Amino acid sequence: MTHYEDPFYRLPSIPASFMSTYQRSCLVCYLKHYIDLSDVDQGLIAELEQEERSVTARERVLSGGDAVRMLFVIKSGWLFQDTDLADGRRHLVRTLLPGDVYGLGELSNTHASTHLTACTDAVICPFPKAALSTIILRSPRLAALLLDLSARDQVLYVDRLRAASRMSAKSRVLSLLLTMLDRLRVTGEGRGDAMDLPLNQSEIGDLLGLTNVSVSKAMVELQQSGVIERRRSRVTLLDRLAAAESVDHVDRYSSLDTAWFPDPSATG
Amino acid sequence: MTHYEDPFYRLPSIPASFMSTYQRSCLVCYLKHYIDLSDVDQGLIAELEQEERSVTARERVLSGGDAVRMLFVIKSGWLFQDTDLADGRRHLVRTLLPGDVYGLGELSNTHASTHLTACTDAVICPFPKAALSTIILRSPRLAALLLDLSARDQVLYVDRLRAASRMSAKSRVLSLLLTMLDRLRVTGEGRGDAMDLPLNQSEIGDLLGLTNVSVSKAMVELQQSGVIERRRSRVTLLDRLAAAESVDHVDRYSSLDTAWFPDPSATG
DNA sequence: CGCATAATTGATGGTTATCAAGACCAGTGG
DNA sequence: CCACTGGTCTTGATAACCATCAATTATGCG
Repeated sequence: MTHYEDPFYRLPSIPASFMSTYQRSCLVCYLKHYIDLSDVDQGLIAELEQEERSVTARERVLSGGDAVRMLFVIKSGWLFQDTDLADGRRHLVRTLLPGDVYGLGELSNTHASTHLTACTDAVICPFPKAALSTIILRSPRLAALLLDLSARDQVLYVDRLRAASRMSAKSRVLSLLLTMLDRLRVTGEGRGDAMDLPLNQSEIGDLLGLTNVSVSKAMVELQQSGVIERRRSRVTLLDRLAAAESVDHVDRYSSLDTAWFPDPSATG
Repeated sequence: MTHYEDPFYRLPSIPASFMSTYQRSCLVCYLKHYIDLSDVDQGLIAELEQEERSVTARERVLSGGDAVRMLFVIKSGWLFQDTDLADGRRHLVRTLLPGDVYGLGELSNTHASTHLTACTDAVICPFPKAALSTIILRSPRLAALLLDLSARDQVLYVDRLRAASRMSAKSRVLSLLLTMLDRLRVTGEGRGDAMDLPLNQSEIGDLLGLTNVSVSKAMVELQQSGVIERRRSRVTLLDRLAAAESVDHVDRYSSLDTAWFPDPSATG
């Protein structure tokens, strides 16, 4: 059994090196969970966050069809990628939390396939697509890490695809909550098994392929059956491991396979 | 309007350079559609296909949970990645056609998250995960291309996620057919708008989140409304562009954004 | 307090799942 | 040639689940 399959696996606590020279770089903090970063690496990443842009809740940062010139490191706040469907409905493609990078999934597109919308007030750091070339040239290990992150995003989509295809409304909502807790734990924001969910039920529905009504009913049921507690936008999972078991949930954020990476001594 | 949005966009015909030194490398043929490959690049890729392994239809090549030591270039035949659900049903994660690479989406996993099953007789070329490190070190442009391919796989999952979340059974089946035709056109196997589909309706159902019964009904309807023709396993789209329009289908295979790639002169 | 947004609740209908039976087809062997 | 076989596909009946619609209640903010 690998730790991927181990319901009792727990993420190691945040190392002391967390507070480094580049502590202000969200992405450095995030990536340090997965590999040791050389000074060169940290410098390369920190450069991506040279510029900052503040956006306000509900602001549309990018529209589908726009040329994708810049990618964004999310420094604070939540955003999501969404598209409009022909019949007027909306599909929420993914959410973006601090430490996430918008655009790794749009690399192959010259034009954005989705909108990018701020969910809460947020700070994002734009950097040009071509900055990834610099990273590839200068740091093979970071290049490998980028591939790994892209692969993980694929796995996450696969998980959601299975959920949307084959799971009940209640299970889908529960899966979402579990995944969100996993994500928050990476950056240390997740304290215990509770979280603030800045998405309303219509947005959750658009994320899961449900209506706001079904989301409401699913959450009421989850609450009444003692799986979750709610107060305002705060949701608490009362028994996270049991919940994870019940929907075959796997934590995709606890670690990445980095064994295949180039040797740290190798330079690009 | 970009060509992504242009329903009349057609893939440029296969360039003469198709017949190169490495013509026996499936992947070289495939990738040449997207960027010019230097001799070094072609050598690196061809090395991935040094070894060959033949598998027979229905053979399970890899089981979920197995350590992922090797990735595979698909040289001929069809395969798919599938998982078993808790209730005994099956989910088909993706299909793999010649030129595809199994494992780019499993890079971040030490152990396979899905089974790998041969759909028809097939020839696959195993290569170690670490070979990607070599590519990253030696060819920045290929590294960028790998990132691009991974990004495109993400986009494809997003398309399917939207379909599974919000589209009718009939539209989902039609979307699948359109995507398959797009894929076959890259390697030149797709002649016109007809194809042989080596998947039975249960497999199509597991791919789309439907039952075999719903797939059957959807296909009968598509046939009766004059959208498709069927004979045995052969399916023909009678008006591909109109069909694509009707389900908001976008060809993700016609091109990739490679403008952000490192300069060809740059060496890793 | 009053307004706007969000969440809940109940009634109804549509789409697909489920179940079951039969048709079709290719291959096999008597 | 024909019966038999196993797989696949089709068809119809029923049921489950979620969407949709509409009305009400709750929440948050000025």
